[in-house]
Amino acid sequence: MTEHPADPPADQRWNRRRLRSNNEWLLLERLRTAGPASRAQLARDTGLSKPTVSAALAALEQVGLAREAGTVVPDRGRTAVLYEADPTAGYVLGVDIGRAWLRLAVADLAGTVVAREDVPNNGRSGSAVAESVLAAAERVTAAAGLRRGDIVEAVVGAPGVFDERTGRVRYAVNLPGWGRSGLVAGMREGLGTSLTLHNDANLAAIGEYACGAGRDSRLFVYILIGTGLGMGVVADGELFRGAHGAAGEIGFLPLLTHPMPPAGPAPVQGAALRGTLEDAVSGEAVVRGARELGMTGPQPLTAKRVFEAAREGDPAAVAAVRQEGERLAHVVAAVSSVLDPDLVVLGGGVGHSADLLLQTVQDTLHLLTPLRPRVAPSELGDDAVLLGAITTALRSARPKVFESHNADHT
Amino acid sequence: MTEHPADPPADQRWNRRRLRSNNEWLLLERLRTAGPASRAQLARDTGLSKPTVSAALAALEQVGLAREAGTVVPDRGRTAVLYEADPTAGYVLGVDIGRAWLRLAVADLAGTVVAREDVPNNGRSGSAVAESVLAAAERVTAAAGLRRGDIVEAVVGAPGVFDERTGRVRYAVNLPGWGRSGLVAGMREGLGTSLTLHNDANLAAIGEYACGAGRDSRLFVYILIGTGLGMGVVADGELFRGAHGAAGEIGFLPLLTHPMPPAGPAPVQGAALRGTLEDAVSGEAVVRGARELGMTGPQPLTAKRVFEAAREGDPAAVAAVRQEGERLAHVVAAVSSVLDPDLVVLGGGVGHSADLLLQTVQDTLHLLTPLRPRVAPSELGDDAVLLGAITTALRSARPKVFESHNADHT
DNA sequence: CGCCCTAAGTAAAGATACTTAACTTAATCC
DNA sequence: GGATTAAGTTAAGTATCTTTACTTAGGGCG
Repeated sequence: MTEHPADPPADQRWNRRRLRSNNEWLLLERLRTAGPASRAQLARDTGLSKPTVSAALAALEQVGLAREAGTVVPDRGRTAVLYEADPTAGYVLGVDIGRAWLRLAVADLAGTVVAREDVPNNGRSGSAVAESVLAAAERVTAAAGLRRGDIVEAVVGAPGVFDERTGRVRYAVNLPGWGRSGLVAGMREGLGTSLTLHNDANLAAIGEYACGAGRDSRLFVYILIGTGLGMGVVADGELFRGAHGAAGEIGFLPLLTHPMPPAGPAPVQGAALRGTLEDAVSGEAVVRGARELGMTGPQPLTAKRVFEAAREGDPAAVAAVRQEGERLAHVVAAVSSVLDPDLVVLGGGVGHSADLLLQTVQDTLHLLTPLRPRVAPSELGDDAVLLGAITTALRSARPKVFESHNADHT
Repeated sequence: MTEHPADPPADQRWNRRRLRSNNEWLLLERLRTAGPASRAQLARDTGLSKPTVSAALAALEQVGLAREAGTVVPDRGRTAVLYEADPTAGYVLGVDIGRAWLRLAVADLAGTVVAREDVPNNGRSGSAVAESVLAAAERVTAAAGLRRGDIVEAVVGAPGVFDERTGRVRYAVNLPGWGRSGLVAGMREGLGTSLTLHNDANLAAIGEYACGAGRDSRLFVYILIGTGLGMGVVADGELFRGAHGAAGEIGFLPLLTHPMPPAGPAPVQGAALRGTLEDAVSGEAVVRGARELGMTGPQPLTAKRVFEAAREGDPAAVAAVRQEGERLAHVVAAVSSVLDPDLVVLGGGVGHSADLLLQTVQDTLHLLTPLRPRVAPSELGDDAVLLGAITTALRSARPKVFESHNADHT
């Protein structure tokens, strides 16, 4: 799980007192992002002197943040002792609350998953789901050989926009009580860790950026097409959230569903506006389109079956898939003209069949706009949200662990 | 011209050697952003000790970066000597290459405009415009009582997307030779300063953020509607550029002009796709709409005249303006669903009449989406690009001036 | 008017964490 | 086994910060 070096923990004043801990952080980040290295190598990399590196590294080792990692014999000269960031200095919990499955994983500070559990999501209400998550969290933590206190940070991904101010979820769907106010606080308490809730598409974008298709991208857009429609934007490694955390809620994009001719009398009337983009491109829309195009076959028709049929040449299914591709191209074109990404990744249930869609999307894009980003399928598939949750949790966990281990030393 | 405190100049290592200059920068930024203060006040604000503040301030004063700014008598105790960042430590040049006017201004480090000149843009080619700019730049610099070397940084705003990699302008319109490769280099040489070229809508957004309607906004979108259509996005005080600097090129937004029904056979064919959003909502579109709606009146019909007629109750003009408002609402809705801004500012020629449009835009927005940002007219009007250019120039000038004055001291 | 109080600002001493330079250690090569 | 090379340490020196104590300058009040 590669990642950019992070900034030093916030609120660090420029006092000389903090200079030491800043340098220690610098070294630790170097070790984490660029792998094991000798003291001499670290000195060259960071510009610090060798004695300083030695002293800082000794301090890091003493509090358990760094550890030896074997030796290496250079072409000439003395054998070098390698150091690495100690991945066992802390652990995080990632949770993906999907429509069908709850996925949980515990990872160490290096991002290595040390325990994982997927359970069917049978919850009929927000609180039922929250309870399942808590129970499963206990199990994975135990399976990792850890206790509650070892989990430094937990991140939960779910549909909807989480409002940090009110502590409630907005635009949540299909789950009564999920928007309730005390829910997040309840999970936080039950878990005994600092916990944050994030939009699933945003986390999937982070995941795909950190360890999937978006690795080399400067500005990267992830479109989650499944039961619903969501989008996550990662700019220079940072999630783009918008003013209220609702950036990427493209379910409300006024595209396709209420056309407006370029001239003529004002056509905007309430009646035409009921549909949303979500209804036009989500998995359900693929099924509806296939049915309207005369597709028959195994019932009930699902998006998966439509794609399978298309792969085998069923004409109606092929047409339905093509239509989906054309609509997605409109979405990509709209998003590209606003954001100018260099990569758009298609994920979620429909994204699984991105190979069938890609050609149509690209061809249509050529007709629509000169701003054409690369379009690619998801690499992480169903794990994108979970890995994004872990990545996000790690980002806040690492400075937190560093600070705590530093505080009790002084 | 208020602004956030900036980060210390880049490439500052964490060595003790740089600690001093980091603290000096910290103090200077505090003085600049929060106004004059005494040494004791600065010590409280920054967390540094009083002797450290005294020493750093003395150094800053010696190299001409800070200066005394009067005294203040507190309720009790000794009179305090106030210090401020010296605005005369450096100057910047801002240039707005508009379709009708070239606007230039020289400002000091505090952002105060000390000389300004507006000249008609008669340039028929890229090189002719560049020459006019160079000549006018000489005049404003002289008018400000300065010589070439006093200008630390120049920023030029123009339509089109400037590609830093190739040094050429893409998507430039209406100006032959403006996309030529050596043009920017030529201006840079002629001016003898470091010079950068930026998209006009982006600069207008920066300007409106720094000293206009966007001051208190976290995520702010500026839509420039005039001869063309452009957009600038400012997130947390930073311009959002996209992967190739083309973010906000909403002229290519596939909206309005090629509608696509929610279901039915694939409708995307080349023929339907010629129009662009620019043709549908720019000033020209207002005129076209008014004409099609049967408006007569003083010829040639211009956007300005349509708005004037609408203000006086001409029914065709009112309908045309309403249509424009509805279309803009679609643009705002599309952009909002992607970016989730808290404020959208309408600027440019059409934006001048935002008061006429605002109600329609807001009403239509209510029909389109639950994501409704505040929509407001531009505060800076025609000066937005120029002030944005100055703001942008100041951002790079300030650390530059700081570094140079620090280097020759050691 | 002078004493007290308060806060600004300075001086001197002490602490910290860095760098430099010289040295030691440990490996390979010949 | 000595030369060579690079890793790592030791010791001295230095820059810059903080602390503490002091001085300076103003206003209030008896």
